[in-house]
Amino acid sequence: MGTVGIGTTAPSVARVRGPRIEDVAAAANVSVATVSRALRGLPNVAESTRRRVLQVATDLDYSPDPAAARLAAGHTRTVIIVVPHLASWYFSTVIAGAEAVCNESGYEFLVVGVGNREECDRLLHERARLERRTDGVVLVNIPASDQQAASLRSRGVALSTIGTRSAGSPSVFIDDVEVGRLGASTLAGLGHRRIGLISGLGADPLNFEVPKQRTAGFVAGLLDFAISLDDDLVVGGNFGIDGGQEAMALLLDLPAPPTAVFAMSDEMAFGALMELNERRLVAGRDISLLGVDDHEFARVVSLSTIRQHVADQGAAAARALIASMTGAPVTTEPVMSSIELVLRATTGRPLNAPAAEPAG
Amino acid sequence: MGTVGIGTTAPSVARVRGPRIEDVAAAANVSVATVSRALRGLPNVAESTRRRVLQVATDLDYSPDPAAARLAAGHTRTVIIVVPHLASWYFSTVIAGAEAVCNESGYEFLVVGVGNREECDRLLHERARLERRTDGVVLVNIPASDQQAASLRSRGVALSTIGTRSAGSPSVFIDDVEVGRLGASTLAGLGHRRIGLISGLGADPLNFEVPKQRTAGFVAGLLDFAISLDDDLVVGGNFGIDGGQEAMALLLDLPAPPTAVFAMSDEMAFGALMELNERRLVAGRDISLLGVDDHEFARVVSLSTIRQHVADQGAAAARALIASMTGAPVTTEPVMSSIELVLRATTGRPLNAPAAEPAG
DNA sequence: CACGGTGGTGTAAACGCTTACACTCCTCGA
DNA sequence: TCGAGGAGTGTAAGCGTTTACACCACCGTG
Repeated sequence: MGTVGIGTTAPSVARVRGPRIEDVAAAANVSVATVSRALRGLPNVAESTRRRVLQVATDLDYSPDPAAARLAAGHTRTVIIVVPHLASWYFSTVIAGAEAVCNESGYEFLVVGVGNREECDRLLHERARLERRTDGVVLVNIPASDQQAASLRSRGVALSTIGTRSAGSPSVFIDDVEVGRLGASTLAGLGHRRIGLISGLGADPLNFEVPKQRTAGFVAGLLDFAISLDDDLVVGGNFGIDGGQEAMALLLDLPAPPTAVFAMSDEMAFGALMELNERRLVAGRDISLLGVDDHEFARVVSLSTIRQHVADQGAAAARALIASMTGAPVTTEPVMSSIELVLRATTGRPLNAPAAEPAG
Repeated sequence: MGTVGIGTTAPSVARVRGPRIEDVAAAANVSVATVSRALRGLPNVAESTRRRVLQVATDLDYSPDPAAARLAAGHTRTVIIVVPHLASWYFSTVIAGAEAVCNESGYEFLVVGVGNREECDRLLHERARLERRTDGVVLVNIPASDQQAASLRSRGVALSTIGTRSAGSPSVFIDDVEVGRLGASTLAGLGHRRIGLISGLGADPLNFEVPKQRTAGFVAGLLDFAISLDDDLVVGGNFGIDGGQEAMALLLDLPAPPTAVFAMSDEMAFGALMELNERRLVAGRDISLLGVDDHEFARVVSLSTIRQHVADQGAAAARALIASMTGAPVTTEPVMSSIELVLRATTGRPLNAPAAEPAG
């Protein structure tokens, strides 16, 4: 009876083979072509025939072999999402947003994580990695040169990006310079004059654009209040908790520490918060702290932050990708996702100082 | 010339078609069969031939079409991971662990999220969803009946589970009754006698086993200290932050509130912490709080917890799955992943009470 | 010297779809 | 009345691999 020894899991049972399209065709008294057309909702099938075929197909529990369909049709109905880091809140939330729309649209959803720039370039370059495996990829914070993008498209894979743009493909963004500006003006508006910046630049991130633009906006925002940025007050580090903690330590050790700090991600802000706690400083009273993201955990520690809608971004990018793959008209202008200031407990006026109005 | 109007993204550029196996064969002066064998490391290829074929293949930048290979070979070199919830820390960490080993082993890695029991049953039942799409699936906290599992296997898809077991497939676990027991004994060992339990039972989780077993262990652990559980002290709720907060509110509103609380996940513990903060209670002094997971943010709020190694579990399950698919001997005994107590700041002795020894 | 085995290779038949093209009716306008 | 055109359907040629089987040369052995 095909039993196997304990400890081995060979495919002992004879694999039952499901019905094939010709079985459906025979049972419905039509040709395979008609079955194929009927099942995929193509035109030129009489309504009565379509109903009959559908009925027979469900009776037989038929479903087409995706591999055969791909080989014959030349496309995969698969999308691949590429992220630098699978387990972080930001990326897993983007993934969740994209996954929902892909599965709903009948696309298989494949995820690949690329740790560093080298892996990333390999993925984008080697034809074995993407070509013929997917109809489209959404790149999350993965920088792709225009040339790489064009090459990909010419090899038949559509593109859609988040947090990064490449000519000719749809992309979704937040306005990162506005994020920086809002961070600066919020803190300055509370009366702070020495404002630190935890920038997330430096630990070899794949995508430099985000921190650069936020920094630019931050500087501009400060200028609106006639504050010029002290270089000592901007500290790099990785985008995670540790990066934030180290950066905050550096800031607090300054001869003249800031009275407020803007961290470019909530995770960095959490790290900063840890450092504050260790030094018995309380955020919102002794020093103000503002993050970016509205991480699900921000409310737990009452972190003030600039909210972005991460899952929405994933969904939007996926939708744009699918649209472009189906040949629908699609804008390659970046679509902007909104941001909102969320004030909680970690921000407040500086000790012994009134609020101020922007200068000029 | 096939140009299209602005705003549409039809595949305007003539798609360049890569080389096919027969091109390699021609260039290497061998048959396609030999190329196929050489490239896949099969025996019965002269070493000199193999080298030549490999050289030609790389020169031509050839890579086999996965769809064609699947159709011909009958397997997909794809694994699907199924999780109830994509964006939570636990699941995204499991996914990260599994993804790493799958990609490394050359398997494509597909993720699907199933929100509720119905979707879940559909996924496991409809042949269109898994059959012929994957060689194996890892089920994370997805309950599958033995019958469903057997049916899946008979239809050619291998299984591997995390947090759940189904006869005949490899599975990885933590010892959930030990988790409960450790939680109880830790808190009781600190001298607590009224210990609340935030159980995560109730909000229609897919998998009831985990909370049930942890509860059983908890009760047993209490008994070791001659404490019998007051039913008022166990509160259900969903496994997230809100569930924890609501549960903690209920506990604190009790006529005789607990002096310590064991939450079955760190996320619930975070919610509990929020409730404590709102009531100006400090964890570790006014009341003790212990979680489970060692979520990456546990250290941010100094949460004491029972650590489990989530990414390792994902990796182990993926490895077991791949092993079983390649016919390697594989144990279907559950493999236990270790747990460790991590004491931080949220646990301490009850106010005005000494520590105690277990009774009998 | 005949002969079975074995290592290396080639031929061609699947694999299960999609789709170009051909064909048959039917309808409708001239 | 005829022809054009369209709707509905079927035939068969791919799609690019894998692999069963046949084949050949060559070796060592009886």
